[in-house]
Amino acid sequence: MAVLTRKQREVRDRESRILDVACEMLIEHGYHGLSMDRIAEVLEYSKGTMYQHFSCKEEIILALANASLTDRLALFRRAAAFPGRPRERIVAVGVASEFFVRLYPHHFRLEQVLRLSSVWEKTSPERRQFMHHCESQCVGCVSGIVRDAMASGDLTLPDGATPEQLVFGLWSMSFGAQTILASSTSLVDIGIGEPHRALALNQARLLDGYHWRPLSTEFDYEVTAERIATEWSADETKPADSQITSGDSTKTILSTKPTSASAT
Amino acid sequence: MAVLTRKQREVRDRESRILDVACEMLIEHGYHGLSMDRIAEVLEYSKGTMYQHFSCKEEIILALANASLTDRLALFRRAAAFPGRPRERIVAVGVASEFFVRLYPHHFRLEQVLRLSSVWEKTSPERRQFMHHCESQCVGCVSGIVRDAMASGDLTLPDGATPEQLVFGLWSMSFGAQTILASSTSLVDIGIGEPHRALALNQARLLDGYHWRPLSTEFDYEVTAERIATEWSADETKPADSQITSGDSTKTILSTKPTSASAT
DNA sequence: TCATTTTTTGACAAGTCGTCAATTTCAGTA
DNA sequence: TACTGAAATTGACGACTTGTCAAAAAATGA
Repeated sequence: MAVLTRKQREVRDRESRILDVACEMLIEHGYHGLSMDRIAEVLEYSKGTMYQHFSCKEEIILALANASLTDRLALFRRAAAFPGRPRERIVAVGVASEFFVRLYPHHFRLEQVLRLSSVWEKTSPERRQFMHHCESQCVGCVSGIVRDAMASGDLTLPDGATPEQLVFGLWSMSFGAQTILASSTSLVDIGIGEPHRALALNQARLLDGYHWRPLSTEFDYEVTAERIATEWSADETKPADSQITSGDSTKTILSTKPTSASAT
Repeated sequence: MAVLTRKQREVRDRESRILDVACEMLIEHGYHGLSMDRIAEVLEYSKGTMYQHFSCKEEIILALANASLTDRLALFRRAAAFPGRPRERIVAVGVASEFFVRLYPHHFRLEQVLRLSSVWEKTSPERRQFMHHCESQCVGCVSGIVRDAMASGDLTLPDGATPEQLVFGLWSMSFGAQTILASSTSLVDIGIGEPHRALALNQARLLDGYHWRPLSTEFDYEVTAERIATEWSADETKPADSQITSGDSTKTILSTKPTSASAT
């Protein structure tokens, strides 16, 4: 038994196969379409074996979410390390966010399910904590940029305001927009043609409202965003890969700049 | 049979009782705690009778959401009619939003469930359309204020930007904040102490970013907000009523300014 | 009073999730 | 190679869903 016995490797592989199948089911048939029986059937194992990996259905969902969140954190960290003025780094985070959505088109649906208290409560403390960890690390990542901006004099927060408050503004706007986007078919009817652009624009306006220099009226951040996007896209070995996450495409993004995301 | 037979009235009453019980169950035990059998049991009717009112569980949830949304629209309309400069009217909408959250603390949990495609798809087109109606009316209500501001010269949108885009910014930020708030227990850990204030502040900053005059640095909108809040609170006959919606408290808010919300 | 229509009922089918005793497979030893 | 004790796997099972529908009960009208 060098490091892992054959058996252990087998179990490990099975776990990831369970997640793959579960992910596909969730994407294809939504929350109600995810059934332990059906996963077992597809993988040709008995249901009992499934429960040896995950104590309940909800654990699978949280495991899937945690997988995406790990990658998001990596993307955010990479963005935060972007060389440039703080506000450009924030733009990089925005690009990271967009990348994330493209990499995991299903993520927000997962998170939506998870935020239902009756689902959340069934999950294990360990996995819950890991999710919180990712979340607060992401916030910390961005608030770090805010602090840098304050240190360099680009930004002065009003009395009583904290960097985290500003980050909460970006976060809630982004989260809200993505959730609405993922679940609403008829935004166009309402008059919102390009929601993604609208989001980016509104984020910029929010920062302008905080007088974060250089303002979006003084500097063309769309150019920056595009530059970052092309730069990052070039890193991907297979840019035209299937949109639906298949474990591999994840690795391509991640491997470009390994950031130790040790946790839990 | 003057207008409604006794029987018809009886059925009508039962429908609202079903909704009452369902609402309580949802608040108390979450989505999974809502069961048709249990509703029937509580009301001492058979399950079959439940299905004569609502074709499925999801319809009940959507009916509950539509009830809240009707009231929200009324609140928004009232806010939009606030006498003052457009940006003050936007502040009034913000206050309306807060009122709404206080009146229906459970609403965002409902909406979260509804936005799950697998739930949404089971609902009837009629109710779906009604919800869309409320949604677009709310957006229209606010974008109307934006247009007024443009007409009066208080606001000039950048090229290519539409009033709806701005509204989308407010909407997504508010929706995101409320959803995060309703589902996350540990925002304080992350560093966001007063999320409600943070939301209001960020909304103001967003509008500042659009240069919507008077800016929040030139005019104290918090005073305006407080004035509106006290004014509205005074209208309520029973301000210290139970927070949990019980049909009655709704009416008190609504009756202050009847706005015909005909639809479907 | 009785026939017709409407409403109500609850047993039922089909589907969940999670458990656990019994079986099979595996790993180390003689 | 044969055997034995530990570990993994199985699938029938209980308890719970939702939604249906023939039959029973109630309401209506003549």
